[in-house]
Amino acid sequence: MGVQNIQSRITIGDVAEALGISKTTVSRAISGKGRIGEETRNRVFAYIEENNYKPSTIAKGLAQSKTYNIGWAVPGDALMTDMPFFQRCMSGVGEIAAAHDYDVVVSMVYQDDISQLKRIVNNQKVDGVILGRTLMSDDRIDFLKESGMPFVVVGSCTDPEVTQIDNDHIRACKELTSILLMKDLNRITLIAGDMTHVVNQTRCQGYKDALREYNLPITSVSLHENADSVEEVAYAVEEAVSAGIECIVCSDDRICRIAVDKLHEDGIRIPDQVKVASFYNSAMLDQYQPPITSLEYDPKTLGATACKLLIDKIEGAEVAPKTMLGYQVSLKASTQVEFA
Amino acid sequence: MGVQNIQSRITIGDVAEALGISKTTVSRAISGKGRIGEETRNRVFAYIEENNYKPSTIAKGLAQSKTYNIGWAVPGDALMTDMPFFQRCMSGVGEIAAAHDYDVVVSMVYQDDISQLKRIVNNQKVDGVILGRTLMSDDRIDFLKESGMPFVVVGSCTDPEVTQIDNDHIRACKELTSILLMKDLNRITLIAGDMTHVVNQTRCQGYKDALREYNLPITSVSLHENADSVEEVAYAVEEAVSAGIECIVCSDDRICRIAVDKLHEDGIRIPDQVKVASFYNSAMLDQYQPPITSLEYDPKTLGATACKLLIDKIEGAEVAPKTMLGYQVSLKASTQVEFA
DNA sequence: TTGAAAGCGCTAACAA
DNA sequence: TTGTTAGCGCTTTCAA
Repeated sequence: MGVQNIQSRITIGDVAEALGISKTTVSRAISGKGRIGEETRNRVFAYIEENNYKPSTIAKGLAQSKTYNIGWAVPGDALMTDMPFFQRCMSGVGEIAAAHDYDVVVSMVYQDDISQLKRIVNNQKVDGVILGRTLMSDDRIDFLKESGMPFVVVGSCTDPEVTQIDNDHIRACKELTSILLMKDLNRITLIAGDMTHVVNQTRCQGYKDALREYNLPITSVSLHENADSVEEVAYAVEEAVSAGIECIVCSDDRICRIAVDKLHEDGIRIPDQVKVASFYNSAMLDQYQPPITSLEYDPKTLGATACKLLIDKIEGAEVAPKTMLGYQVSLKASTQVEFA
Repeated sequence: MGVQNIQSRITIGDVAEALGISKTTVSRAISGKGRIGEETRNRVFAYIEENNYKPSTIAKGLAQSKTYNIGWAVPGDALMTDMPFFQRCMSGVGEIAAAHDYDVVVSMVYQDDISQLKRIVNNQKVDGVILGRTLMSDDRIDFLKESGMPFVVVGSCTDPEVTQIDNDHIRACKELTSILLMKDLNRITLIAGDMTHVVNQTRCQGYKDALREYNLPITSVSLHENADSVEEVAYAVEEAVSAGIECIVCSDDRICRIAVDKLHEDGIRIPDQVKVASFYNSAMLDQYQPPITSLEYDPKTLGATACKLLIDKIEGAEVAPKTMLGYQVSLKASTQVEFA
């Protein structure tokens, strides 16, 4: 009993021989495909259980031209900046994958170096790929389309042929912005990150939509794009403050954290002097005082959904081109408006 | 030319036939094993290049009983708290793995649920496993030993049979502590995290060694173990301050960040009123003012080394039971002592 | 309901 | 230096 030592693996042939039946029958019993007698099946199961037989995924793979692996291609830098998100997302992926007997092969993609992704695709190490964080112009998507490898993206992209799973950022951001505008916080600004990331595009879109509905102009004051570095964010904050902005919205919590730190540093009180909100909250902001108004998503469900859809695709099913997941608006003290 | 579509794969047989030679010869040309004529090899390479032939890793795997995958078993929660470390470590693993034609299958281990690890081992999805962060009593190690699967651990453990790759925490922590004591910071305290983690044990050990050398007693004031939550760390800081401690040392930067935040909150100035140092610095503390004295390790090299050793082991080589990597002491403003 | 046999694409003796 | 021949452990027709 217990753990089977790696060297002494029992094969389907051994099982067949021991039971005096054919390999085919054993195979059928295990896979559940094809008819098989109740009693035979039970005998097989009993023996397998007893002798701790584990099918060889490699052999099965060769016979079916499958690896039972899925690739998870994350941008290497995202793991540094956007950690909690990808981590939770991946945990959703792993859970669903395991439930369907797949494993997850990671491949980090650095900038535009997609050699690791090419490796796992060309070497047929995976049956499909999940792409994390889409770019406006994404080499990975082009490569995967050309390769014929099934894939889905976590995030959005403009290509309608690509299976996408995303939270509804446009609606979410529009809603949060509208709420702020409803509070009469018209002197508002958005500090957004790298605009080559689709997610920042969509977040800005939602923000702009809300402003437009309130007939507010989009100016260089109300929207600060590509604020990537600490310095740029700090500068944007400074500018906003001196322009008499009432509310600073950040496209993600990394930016928000920098902004809040900067405000603290400059002795500007939240929300008394300036309100602050974020379009995405991981756990990064949890310990901040005051608590920050933000949008909340569920990265784990996102990953799980992406994985499920990919597996469906791998197994030949038709899947919806675009799956939208929800969000939550979480209003906190950072945007509290005092009554005059 | 360009990318080969996934469905229409060329096999070694096709190459052989097209070239009028045997599969064996093609195999030899590709693998580089066995003698082969210069000219034949060139012809094979040319054809392969031209027709974009990619060997099937699955078939190769079956023939050699190998997967060319290595497992990377990280504690799921570590990814949340200790992100930058594992991320960089993994990036080292991935790089070396790719260089040796292996890929990385991740399996998250939650608490003592090692089912994901069991999956990849039992289903033979990997040829070996790298374990991240060892525990004092680690189910994963027991399981892997019993399974016969080659593995190495990133970190230390007491079992001499286990291949370990670690930074020399004991020496590092002893050295940093000694430097602090040399500065006459005798009223010192260490706030350490979860003591079921071997790394915290070793860090404490180094700290204690230094204190012992200076004939300083280890008391409940000089050492605070298992400070896991924000509350516990904050409490430890409070206690230290009211006990008139001059220097707070933290076992890692997560704890350090909480400690520094707490000190800020209470209006206690660093380093004027209290010095602060950390036994590990990821990038978490980089934006803090003042800069924090800390130990610095190189997680990427750690991961790369672990991966190289594992591959050596997989390929049958003898490897050193324990590989120690270096560290750097980085003295910053947070422990600056004013001259009276 | 079960089995025989071929085959997935590659490697590795053993021969030539 | 090259080729022949068996496998690796499983799936999958096709027959029985």
